[in-house]
Amino acid sequence: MSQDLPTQYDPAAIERDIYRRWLDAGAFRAVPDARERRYVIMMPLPNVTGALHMGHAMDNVMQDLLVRWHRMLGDNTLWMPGTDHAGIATQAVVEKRLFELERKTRHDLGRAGLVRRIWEWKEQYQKRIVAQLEAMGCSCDWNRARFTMDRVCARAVRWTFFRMFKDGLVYRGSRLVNWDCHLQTAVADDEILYENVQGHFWHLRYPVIDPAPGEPRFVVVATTRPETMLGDTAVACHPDPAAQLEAVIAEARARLERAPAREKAELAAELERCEARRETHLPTLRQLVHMADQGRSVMLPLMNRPIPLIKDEWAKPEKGSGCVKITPAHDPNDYEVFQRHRHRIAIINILEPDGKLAEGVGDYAGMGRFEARDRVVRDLSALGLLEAVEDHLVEVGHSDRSKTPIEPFLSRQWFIRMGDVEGGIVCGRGTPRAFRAAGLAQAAMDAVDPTWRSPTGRQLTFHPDPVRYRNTYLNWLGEKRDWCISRQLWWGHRIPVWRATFAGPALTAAAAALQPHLGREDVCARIAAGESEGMALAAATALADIAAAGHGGGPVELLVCLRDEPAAAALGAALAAAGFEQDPDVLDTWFSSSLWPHSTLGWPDPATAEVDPGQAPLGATDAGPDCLSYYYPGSCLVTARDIITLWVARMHVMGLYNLGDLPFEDCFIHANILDGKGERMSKSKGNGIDPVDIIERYGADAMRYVLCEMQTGMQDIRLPVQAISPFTGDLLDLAAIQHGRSVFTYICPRTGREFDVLGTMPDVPAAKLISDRFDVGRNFCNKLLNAARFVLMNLAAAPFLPRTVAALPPEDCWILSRTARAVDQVTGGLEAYNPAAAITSAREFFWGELCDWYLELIKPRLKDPGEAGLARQVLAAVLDQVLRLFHPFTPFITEMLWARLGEQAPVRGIEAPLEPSDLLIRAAWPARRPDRHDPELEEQFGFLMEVIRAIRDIRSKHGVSPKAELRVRIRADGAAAVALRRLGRHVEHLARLEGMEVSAGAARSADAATAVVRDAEIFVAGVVDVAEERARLTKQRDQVAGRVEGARQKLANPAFLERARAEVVQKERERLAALEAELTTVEKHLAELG
RNA sequence: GGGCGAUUAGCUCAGCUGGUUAGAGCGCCACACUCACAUUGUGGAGGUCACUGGUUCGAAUCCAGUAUCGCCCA
Repeated sequence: MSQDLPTQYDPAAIERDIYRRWLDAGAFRAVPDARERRYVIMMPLPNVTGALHMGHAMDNVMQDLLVRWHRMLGDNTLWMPGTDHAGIATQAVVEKRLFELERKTRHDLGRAGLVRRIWEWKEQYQKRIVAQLEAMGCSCDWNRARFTMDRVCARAVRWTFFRMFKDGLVYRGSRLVNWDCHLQTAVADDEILYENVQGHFWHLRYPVIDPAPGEPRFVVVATTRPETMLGDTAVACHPDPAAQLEAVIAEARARLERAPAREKAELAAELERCEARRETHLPTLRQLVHMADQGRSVMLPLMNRPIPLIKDEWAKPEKGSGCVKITPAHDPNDYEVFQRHRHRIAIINILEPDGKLAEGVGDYAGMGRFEARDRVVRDLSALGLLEAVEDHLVEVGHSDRSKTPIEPFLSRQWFIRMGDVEGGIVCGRGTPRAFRAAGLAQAAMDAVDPTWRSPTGRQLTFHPDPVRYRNTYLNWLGEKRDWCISRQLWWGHRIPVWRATFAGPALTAAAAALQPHLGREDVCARIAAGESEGMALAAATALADIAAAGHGGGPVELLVCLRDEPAAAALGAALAAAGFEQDPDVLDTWFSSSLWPHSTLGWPDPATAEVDPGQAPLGATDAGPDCLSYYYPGSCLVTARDIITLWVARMHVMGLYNLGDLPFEDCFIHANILDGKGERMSKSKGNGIDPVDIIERYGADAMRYVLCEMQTGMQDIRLPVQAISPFTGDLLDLAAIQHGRSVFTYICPRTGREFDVLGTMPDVPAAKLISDRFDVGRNFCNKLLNAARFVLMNLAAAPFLPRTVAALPPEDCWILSRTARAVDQVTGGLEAYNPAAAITSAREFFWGELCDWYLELIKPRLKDPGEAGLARQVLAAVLDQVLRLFHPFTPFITEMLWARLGEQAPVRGIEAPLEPSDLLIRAAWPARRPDRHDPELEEQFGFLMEVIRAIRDIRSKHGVSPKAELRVRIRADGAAAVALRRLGRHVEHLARLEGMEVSAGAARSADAATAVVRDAEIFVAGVVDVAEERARLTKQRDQVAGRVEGARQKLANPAFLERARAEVVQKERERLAALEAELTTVEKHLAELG
């Protein structure tokens, strides 16, 4: 019975059991069946680098919210969980630990050894992540959990790579990449953090070769990285320096004119400087253009290598000397210059992968890059070729992983061709949905075009702001930049290509060895085309192709891609014997995660997907179709906006390419969680909260409640962070207390002792981080518990009898009307991807209407044996709806109360019994009931509440005890009188009245305070404090008078009467009339007070 | 440098296509524990809607500019 419900909610006591109950019932499991309506969410796979923080909690709570809601709607619902191997991030973490704890590098362990260590790490963190998700109540189908490197996903990766290789969409080419010299790998653009570093601008002199009389003897170039001069292959000047300079001057003038006063001085100086260059620099630049036209060269110092003077618009006549050195292998801009002039200038790589200088740069070979920098400067200085050194703030890219400076580095990498391809590409080859697209990026761009539909009629929409995020998505894809997919790592999917370079007889022998396999469908061989020509890999489908490629006698590179493990097993050894080696690189993590929406479902063939022991099969069963055809395409992706380009776009590329359809139709972008200072929360910054710490203190439902309430639109959310002092247990606001020895330690103010928020310092006690914002959620749960407790205490055995709503007492009709509206609002909020609106409506209904009013209204009935039965029936039905409405938001407590309600009132409803369910998680979502809306009754209750509040206000203002019973007369006629006569007993009860008299002619007694509510006058007898009463009425008079004045002014404005819409004017007139009447009444009462 | 966004009560945030008195929760003040709930209830105080212009009969809302902050891209 309910008496054993405590008055304080203790989440820890029930959460584990409830979760267990859901698992035992198989409530999270998704199995394809005959249902047409299905709902599929693929979890944005957390990576195994570390534990989850509040940002992940938000992401997963949003998903669980949608999933639980759709499950209740009756959809066949799949929420696919899993984790990401996160290539570079994980390897970096494990390597770092290896070095810290054992002083070993990856080379000490070897490839297999390191990979084994990373697997151990992965197992450990995956367990922790799963435990975190379970604690939050996530109802994902654990029986289908995947990992990006498991066998099911690995097969999809290989098949995709193979297909792209065969379609000519992957290539291997030389490109300038962002090189991490420490980890010795290329890193993606978004793995770089830019930092301003105090550096220098060195001005170098390059001697002109054979200067004619009157020509400059030196060309001066400036650089922040002088060591790169060793790889210079040209010096550029602008092709038309005069015109360019004038253009810059014109723009500077325009800027100066519209600049605010305090910036004018600076801009004027800048303009003056540019203008002066007409005299100081332009003549020389003109000469240099002429010299470039003649094909003249300068001598690169230290290397003594002549390099050409070229014309290119990259040179800025308004800056420095107006000339720029060109180092194509070590600067992205210079690389572009090289591509424009590749027939004239060379490209020289001066770095080794570890950042040391390469052979071929003379004495500098083998030096570290920074050591070489010093030496180059010293040597140039000794030669008198260093013209000047300036201090300069330089923006240096640092690797997000190793925190070391990134070098632009020329290396051979694998790429996916994102741009349009001549003849187009085939998406969804081999499926009924196959279609042609211009190229991979274009296919994904089409997906958000409002006029485009996939072959099954789908398109991608972002929520809650479709336009803003569509633009983000399009801007990124629109560049159609080729995607560098190789990483020089050991942890990841190794590129399934065996390659070797042969010439002459060796080529013939290799070709002969390959010959028997060339016709196989799981083998694809290609011949690398000339490097400088770009990156195409020519098809090698027959011996003759290879022979033709080797015809010139030069070396030929052969590449053989093997589609899957059986092919590798059959052929790997043969290839090795023939001199081939497997490419050592692994694929970018995003390659495998972009396949996630279909790789997890068993693509390319669910029937043969090798799931882990005990997992649900992916192939077709007697009960239903295979998972891939049933659950793909999915429904919704839930993520934060920084993932749109990284992942959403790539998932569309891959989904369209492999399957000819979108991975999902809706993309719900939720807010990021920031700390109290507005900084993005992350564990490594020391401001990250572990959701499990919140759950321990407040409960999972409280956390979920607050997260849902915070998710409003697109606004990022500030969550002020407090530490629990390990010494006193006090809550300490991190923004307000002092740091200790490091930024991760703080001083406890009461004890003066230091604690640590990362939990990594062995000698300093660790503090848990929490946020008192979650009080709100805990309070809510407690209120829900107590409201249910009250209901259950009064339910006895609640009988069910079929009733007509019209025959119920007004308060019952009212709460049923409000319930129907709450169902509409909550459902609407969820449909609009606005969880805050949904949960706020639910709360306002539950707390503000059900608890504050309805439960109070029916207390007398519950004590009356004659009336109790009906009241109990309505109460049970309303609580039933409340629990259903809150379940997706706060699943644990609602499930617990559902069981209690079921014990006492197994059959619930008004006209007919509601659909029963043993578990709330499987109960039906409340149906919309427009037939129960009763606007007139709601209006009457609104008036009733105002009257009661007015009486309570008088009580409070006059210091009348809440216990004292009052005598009240109300002067009212018309609608107000009708409402008061209908609902009078409630006024008496809730305002604690001894008696209430309603009439059109009711008179004020001498000792009465008065209140005016709309057109009713309320006289509360027995209140004699004239001064208090005058103050109260004066305040009301001033308020109403202000409003009257505003309305009068508005209506006195001829323009308003003329131009505003007629109904707006009419409404304003009515409003003024009502306000004037109210004002008159209030003034009359004031006058009566004397 | 380019693009996107934000700025509303002490704090955290709502406020749809311009139109009653700009709302909520927390915090604050007063009162109230024989009442399902003090993790509660009742009442209250608190805002020139960042700033400057403009459009409009009417602007928190639309437009332009300024300031501050954030994100993405280069």
